[in-house]
Amino acid sequence: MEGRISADLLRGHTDTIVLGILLKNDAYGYQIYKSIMDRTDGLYQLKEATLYSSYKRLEKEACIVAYWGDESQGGRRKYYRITDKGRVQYKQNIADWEFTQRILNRLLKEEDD
Amino acid sequence: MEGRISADLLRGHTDTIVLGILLKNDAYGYQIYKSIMDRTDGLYQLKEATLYSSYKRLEKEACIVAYWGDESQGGRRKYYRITDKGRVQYKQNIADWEFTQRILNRLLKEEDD
DNA sequence: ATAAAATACTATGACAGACAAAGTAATTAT
DNA sequence: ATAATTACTTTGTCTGTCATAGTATTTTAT
Repeated sequence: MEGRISADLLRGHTDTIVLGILLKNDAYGYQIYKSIMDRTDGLYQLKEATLYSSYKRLEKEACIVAYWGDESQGGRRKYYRITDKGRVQYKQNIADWEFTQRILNRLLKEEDD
Repeated sequence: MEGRISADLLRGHTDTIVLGILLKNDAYGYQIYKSIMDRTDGLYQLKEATLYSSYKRLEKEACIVAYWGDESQGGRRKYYRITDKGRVQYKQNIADWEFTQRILNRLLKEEDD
């Protein structure tokens, strides 16, 4: 195990991960990026560009809203806040994911043909 | 839950699913397709074309080899057999997958920031 | 016997999410 | 003063999946 996670194994989860982080607190883009890096010990090396396209997608779907932070103390920071729709979407994604895991386990671990 | 699995949540797993099926017995393309449909009660509606591109990929990587079945009883059937390399790859994929699940659970279910 | 459906395989083009690479600009550390 | 880090963004490429379509044989229904 070389400590890298293939993008394809997590494809489709990026939005859910972002929503999950925003459930707790608003956060700005780079903060979310760093948070994921930290919490996975750098094993999931997703790229900033991937996150930014996720933000754009989630905004378009009205799952998050963006606002500029107070620029007086430090550089510009674009914060994101989860919306009610985003909360619903998050729950749905988690449910879909758990369902998918069951199906996948059925495919990968069953004995009979 | 409307009974459909989004392609993106299983993207990257197709090859592993195919290898997993071939672990037990050789099988021909359409048989593998039907097997997946049956074993998931049609909930995972992956397309034949997706499987055929998986076969092509796996052949190219020497994880499977193809041979034509006995055409005397019925139409042409292209069988696939898993290779030693394919078996190794399968185990690696499963390990990667379990590892990825841990990381994903860490991202989606942890409390602290 | 004939038509319809299922079996079985294949090719082509489009789509979308992730990535690579690069860039801008401010702040902080050396 | 310089380098490193923070912070955000854009453009083009890659790849797995899907939509669509097609060919041909075999089985089932009428």
